[in-house]
Amino acid sequence: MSNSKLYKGSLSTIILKLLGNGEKMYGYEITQKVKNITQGELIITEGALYPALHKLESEGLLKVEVMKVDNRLRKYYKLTGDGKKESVSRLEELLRYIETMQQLVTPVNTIKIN
Amino acid sequence: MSNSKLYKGSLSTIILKLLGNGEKMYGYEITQKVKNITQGELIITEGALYPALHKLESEGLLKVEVMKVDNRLRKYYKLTGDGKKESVSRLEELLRYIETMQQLVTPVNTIKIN
DNA sequence: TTTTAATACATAATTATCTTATGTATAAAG
DNA sequence: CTTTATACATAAGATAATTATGTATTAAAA
Repeated sequence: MSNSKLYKGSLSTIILKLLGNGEKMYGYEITQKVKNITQGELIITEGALYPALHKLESEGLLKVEVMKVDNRLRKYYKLTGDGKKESVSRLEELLRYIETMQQLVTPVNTIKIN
Repeated sequence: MSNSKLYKGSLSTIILKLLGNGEKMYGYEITQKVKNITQGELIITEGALYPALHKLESEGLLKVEVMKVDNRLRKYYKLTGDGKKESVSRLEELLRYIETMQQLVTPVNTIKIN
């Protein structure tokens, strides 16, 4: 199913980021958005997504609003106050991690003078 | 202990990369090298490192050479033939993942025209 | 000189977070 | 009418970390 597997720990950051601009989104919508933005590179499975959403909610970072559209259930999630702060800090952490990894895997000084 | 926690799945790639230039390194040396390169940002714990090394060895990607230096044991690891190929492909995968994540978290089109 | 820190390995228990599989249900498309 | 898409959910299993220990030698510090 999924194309490139998720490095464990990055999913919650993705979710928080997508909700970061005050938008409200529902689970299925998140999976589609990630698929579109990444051109199918990253597939969020439901088995990962829903537990992650529930956890973020239980941590008080997301709040949920249930709606019925076309006789089908939708659970819209949006950031709480805490969620907004956490979204920013996890994003920073991820970007710092990416930089760190780039230092490790694409070292600047491949050329040794000696 | 550790500063920024490891995104699960990236450690084996780090190890393979560090051994990528045909160098041989021992476990403790790897922890120190990662610490130095990342300026203390990334700390590889022994509980993560040694099992990871053993796994890579059992998968045939690393081979080990035991030495005694100053009456202390050292296990030098280096890539096998398979390990070299795997090192390259995991690195590519990691870099592709980083690009994908950057698409998600630092979208180019924050400005919507409409 | 005795204790602490550094070097060097290892593993067990626990926790976190995925993947895979399965399940329910409605609506649209073939 | 059967499959695909939409929309939720959870359980079982796998994987890979963290945290906590443990052993042993050497160097540094108290």
